[in-house]
Amino acid sequence: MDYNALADLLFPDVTAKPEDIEKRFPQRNLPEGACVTRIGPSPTGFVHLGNLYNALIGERIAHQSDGVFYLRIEDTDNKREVEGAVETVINAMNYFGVRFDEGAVADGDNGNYGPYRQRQRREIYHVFAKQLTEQGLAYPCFLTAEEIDAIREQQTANKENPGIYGKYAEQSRSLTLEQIKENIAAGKEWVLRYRGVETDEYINVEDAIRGKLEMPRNNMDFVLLKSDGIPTYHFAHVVDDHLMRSTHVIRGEEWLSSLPMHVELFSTFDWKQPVYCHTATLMKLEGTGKRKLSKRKDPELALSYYQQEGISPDAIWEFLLTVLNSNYEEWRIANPEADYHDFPYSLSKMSISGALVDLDKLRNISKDVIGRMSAEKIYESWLEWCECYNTDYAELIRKYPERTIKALNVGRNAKKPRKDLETWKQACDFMSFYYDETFKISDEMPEECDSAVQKEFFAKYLESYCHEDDSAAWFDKVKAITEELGFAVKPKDYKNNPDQYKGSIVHITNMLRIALTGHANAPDIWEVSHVLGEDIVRGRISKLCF
RNA sequence: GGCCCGUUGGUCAAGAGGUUAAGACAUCGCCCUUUCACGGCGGAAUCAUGGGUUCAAUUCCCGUACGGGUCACCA
Repeated sequence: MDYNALADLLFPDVTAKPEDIEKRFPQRNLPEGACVTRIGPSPTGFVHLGNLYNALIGERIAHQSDGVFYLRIEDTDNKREVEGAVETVINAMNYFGVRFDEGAVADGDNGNYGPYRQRQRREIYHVFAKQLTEQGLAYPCFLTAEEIDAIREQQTANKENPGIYGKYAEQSRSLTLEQIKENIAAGKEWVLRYRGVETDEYINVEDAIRGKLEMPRNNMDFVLLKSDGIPTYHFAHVVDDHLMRSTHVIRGEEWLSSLPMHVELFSTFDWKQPVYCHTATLMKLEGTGKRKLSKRKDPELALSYYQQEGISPDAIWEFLLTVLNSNYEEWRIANPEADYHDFPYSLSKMSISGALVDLDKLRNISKDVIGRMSAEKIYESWLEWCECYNTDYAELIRKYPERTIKALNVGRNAKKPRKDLETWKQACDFMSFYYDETFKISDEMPEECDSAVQKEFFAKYLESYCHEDDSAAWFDKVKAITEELGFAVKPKDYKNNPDQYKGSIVHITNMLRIALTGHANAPDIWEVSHVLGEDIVRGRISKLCF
């Protein structure tokens, strides 16, 4: 077989040589040890937590080492492509604070190693496909889907491994140049297959996360180019990550089993293999077991879920960081004020087994993250969220910016600051009593305080109320009324002699708290009163006086 | 089914051939306290399993079970 003639037949338009392409994508000029990483999402329109998880690892190791982090759109399957999906990916990553140094942008490319959309790199792949053909390492295969099915059935019946390899590839491999010409002339579709070797060798790969991996060497005649001339993932991955000079390939463990094909290609091209980092699958608890997060069943897999819930991107980062590097939490405790970007992320500290997405923990982290923000920053982020997901509320807090910021500061300046806010959605709920527009009494008054007590207390409270009182003076007055009404000022007195009192100051303050906030559980009454202002305080109390 | 990966409390996990097997979330109890939250203290709770190797194994090796992944012209 004249392989050069075959190559010319298959790739008549390809004139460039591999060396030309190499020149177009020179070695990057980066400091020693700099990592070049990427994410390669498919534009399916669905961005999930796993995408972000892998993006975060790539972003960290690239930027920690003064390297490059880029976005490559892996759109080799046009059947799955969804309109506008590239924008969806870019927006989602942007929302969660993942910054790319180069790669695909909404209306084109940014960087010197593009195009960054695989379908636009067709000519590049063809140069290398032609090279393999010339070397006799790739050949056209005219097998139809039906024929391949038949082969697989036979293999299954014989308990052999399915696929095109060895003797099952013989029919296609042994086609003569003439036959190939005839087939093409007859308009038969073909794919380009890699000529695998029959072998029982093993390969060893050092995975940065999982350590030493031992796998059988590839023996399959896997597809390099599909019948539309677009490469498969395997071929595109190898060519792109070589030319774009990726140093680390971070991807989910579902790629582990195709690793031998990739290793095979890197070695036949004699290209330097990147460091592989295969991450664990994100899991979910169900019943008594764990299972993979599923797109259909689990809303928390979609990144949009976190946006809708109003969980801040920072909280997601910190949560993912705790899942990714187990020493993150200790670092955070030791450095409570530090920016999480300062955490020294390490691949070798990554967990190998599937991590469960624990929403409780996420909320807890979110609470701390919001706790660390300034009131102004909270206001800004919360408002931004409301503009998208709760426009009524957005209007409300835009109407009362000063009161809202004061309210956000309630109890936060003490040594042990309150952490009331978990998510922006929950914030709308929690903060609602600060506005007459959303205020409502939702808890029952304590049963120790019947309506006569209520009337009397509120009347006396109003009468003695002086908005300028400091916290201590204010509480003295409350105590005085408590005593007048026959309630114990010290809760312990009531506890010890329940017959001598109608109740204790606990019941009185709860009643007051409910009157002002609608809830038995709320922040400090005096502080809240001073956020609301005298008019609102008097207004809410006087409604309960008759 | 073949191949591959994994298995430490409810969850995330640290860990080393000899440890009282860290820590965090959740949970329970107590303290603080005008409620709640915050905070503090404490409790309960873990090395899948069977064989080896070894003076000693949860840690190393082999098998089993269980979970996961993958076996496409999908990524």
